[in-house]
Amino acid sequence: MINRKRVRVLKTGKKKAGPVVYWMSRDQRVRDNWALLFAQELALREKVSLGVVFCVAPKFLDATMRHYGFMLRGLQEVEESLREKHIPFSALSGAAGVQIPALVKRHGVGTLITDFEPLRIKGQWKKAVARAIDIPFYEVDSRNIVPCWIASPKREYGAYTLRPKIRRALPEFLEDFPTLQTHPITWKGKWGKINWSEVKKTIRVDQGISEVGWIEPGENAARKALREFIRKKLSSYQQGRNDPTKDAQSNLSPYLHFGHLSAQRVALEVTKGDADEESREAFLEELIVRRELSDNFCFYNDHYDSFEGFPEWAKKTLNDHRRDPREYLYSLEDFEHANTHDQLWNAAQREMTRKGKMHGYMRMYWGKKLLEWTKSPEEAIRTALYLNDRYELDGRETNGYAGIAWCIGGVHDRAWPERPIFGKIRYMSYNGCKSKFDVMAYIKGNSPQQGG
DNA sequence: ATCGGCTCGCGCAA
DNA sequence: TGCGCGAAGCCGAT
Repeated sequence: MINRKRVRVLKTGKKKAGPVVYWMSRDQRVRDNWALLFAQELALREKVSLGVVFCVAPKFLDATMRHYGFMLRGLQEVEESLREKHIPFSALSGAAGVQIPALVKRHGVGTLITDFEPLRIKGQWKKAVARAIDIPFYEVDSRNIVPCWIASPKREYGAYTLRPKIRRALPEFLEDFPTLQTHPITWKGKWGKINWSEVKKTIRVDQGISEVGWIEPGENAARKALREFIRKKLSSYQQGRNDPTKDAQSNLSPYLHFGHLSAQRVALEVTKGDADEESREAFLEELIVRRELSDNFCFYNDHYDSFEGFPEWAKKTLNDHRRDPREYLYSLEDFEHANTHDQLWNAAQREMTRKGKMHGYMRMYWGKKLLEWTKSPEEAIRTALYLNDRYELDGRETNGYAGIAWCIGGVHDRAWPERPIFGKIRYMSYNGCKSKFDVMAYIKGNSPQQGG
């Protein structure tokens, strides 16, 4: 039986005799998915059929065709994998708050399950759905190893306050996944085949930002990338992870963002392996503590993407320096087209727009400079969010919001010596980068001539 | 190359 | 109430 601490009631409702449906949204995979496993557990207990549905929104924040293309190809794989398990899958187009209740009514659904996500839009969708239905409605935390609401009951101050709580809870939650069974009860009634090209037509996003070629979407590709990372790169992770000229990071974040890969699966495989101990520890710290801290930040902070969400000391010090003169000021277009005086920053921006994934260390430098070169912290956040959500495959995610808040607003950080514009927010410099890695090599690798 | 000081506030020990 | 210490740093002194 699946640990009930992973499950929360969104609506008590009144159980009906009908099938169980899992409304998939954040965790777009068939294997290692606690929400799907929970849905099947309930369906088997009630001896009813099981279906999965995804609602494709016409647009989502600043997402482009780059993201929709990646997502839709992943969902086609989900459809195939579910078919093998005799579980029907449906992709609806439009507003989840309308489409999901309509589906519940159409099929006489008995119980509805969804996966956990703390961001505002999913929160609104959940509310609308809960209002419109009268059956039990549950959410399952399929993203975090320790369920977000169990790990901590409040907004954590830093990694060091969450870390011991996670550590204490891991023996209970870092467990093997049961296998999804071929579902023994056949779905009755009509459940039409998905016409993917029709689904594509309902999308209203920027078609100009194209898909990227270096990464393949889907669960199978994700598993393969995980195996490769563990075999070839993990042992040098500790040494090389903060050097953007080395290929030492996992590049798994797009998979983790779209849910093609479960962080718990990654943790299990990394723990099992015999890679260098220090590297494993460093990687697991990022994968578990830092990642789950991001969900904690967004879950317990309505202002996760604005100035109001910063800690008091940071708001005060940024306010004290609002009127400081800025030596460089750039427009959104300057930033977007990598037209600043700083070739290192421009290289990072180009890495983002071309590849859909900037190196982790450069993301910090990139964010710090947005604070330095815009006229207010608010404009810095707006710019950072727009670019991050528009270009990064792993954008529109709690990690991104927490990361930007760390750069600009001192979230999960401490005060540092006061200086212009930044106040007591941690500063980062070109010279600092120069002392840590080969800046020129990174610039060369992302030069304007280098192309896509 | 390495070191100390810079600085805030949480959590825990007492 | 005091104390230790924290995601990735910077800077100047040695």
